Amino acid sequence: MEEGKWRIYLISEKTYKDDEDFIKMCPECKSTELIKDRTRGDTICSNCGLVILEKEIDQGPEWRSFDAEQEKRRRTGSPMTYTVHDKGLSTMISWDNKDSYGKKISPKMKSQIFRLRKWQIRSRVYSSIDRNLALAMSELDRLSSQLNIPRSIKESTAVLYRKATEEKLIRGQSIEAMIAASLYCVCRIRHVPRTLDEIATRSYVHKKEIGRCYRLILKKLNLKIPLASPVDYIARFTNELNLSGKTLKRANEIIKLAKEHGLTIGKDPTGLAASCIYISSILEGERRTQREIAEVAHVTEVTVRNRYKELVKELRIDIEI
DNA sequence: AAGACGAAAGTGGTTGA
DNA sequence: TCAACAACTTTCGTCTT
Repeated sequence: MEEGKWRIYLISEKTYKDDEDFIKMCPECKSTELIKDRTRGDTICSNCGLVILEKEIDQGPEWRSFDAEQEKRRRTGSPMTYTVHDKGLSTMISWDNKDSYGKKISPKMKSQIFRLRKWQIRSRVYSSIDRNLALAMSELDRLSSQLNIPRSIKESTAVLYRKATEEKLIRGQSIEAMIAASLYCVCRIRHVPRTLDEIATRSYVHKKEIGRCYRLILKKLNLKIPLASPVDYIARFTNELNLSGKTLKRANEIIKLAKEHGLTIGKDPTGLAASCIYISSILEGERRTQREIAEVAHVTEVTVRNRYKELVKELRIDIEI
């Protein structure tokens, strides 16, 4: 990202947690026209292009107690997380009779450790469910780091996968496919635009398989998932193309207009987003080539072309090439 | 030379009998 | 289950800047 074009405004974690929606106005130019980039969880001012970061910067355990529930939290140990199969709470007892310094332990300790080991094996950590979860979580880790998935999405995916496990949906399905499908579900629900294609290319399983699992989860868990909207993609693509907030805003206006004219029905949302950005980039004097835009949107130039021709014609946008 | 354009044939997914 | 179908892709020759 270029210096000067994108300025960044950090909001402290505390302020953010007090009221999630407190950012209503740009802290610099006082404009209220803010656009959410849900990919990264940032807010961008469409007037001056200021990026208002809402991300937690420090993810370590540094909490203060505000109520009884939080009082229980201590500043020791790692935070509890759903992305580790045992929520990060378990302790492993190793097989060799050595202490943590590598010294041999006394015979008395030995018998005690022996008993502990027995219980560890009997405990859930070794059950098939947890072996499954452990595998699933490492796959989730791999996928989400490749796709730049925010931590909160990863956590939600882990929760969803657990739910799916409880509902006995996993049996007969591959773990990889189910994890990919859960991830896709959460991305859709949270408006974090990741296409099924993007997930599929980084997964070991075929797109078809993931799609099947996705539908299975939807059906069995009764999830309501909003339709993929081009709006979700526009923020992400303009960002990747280093376009200004003005262009982003213009593109959003175009897509809104297109929706009102019924031009969006049955069309690929990524292609639509791409064409809106193309038009908007020309109008705002930050032209990008069809190829550049097609590339970030994962569609072909032809699709960008067809969509944009259609939009220009139907919406009567004056555009000089 | 790069970008834009459009035609034509091919592909994968949905729909409806 | 199969064919029809719309949207999208691939490919390629031509035009424009």
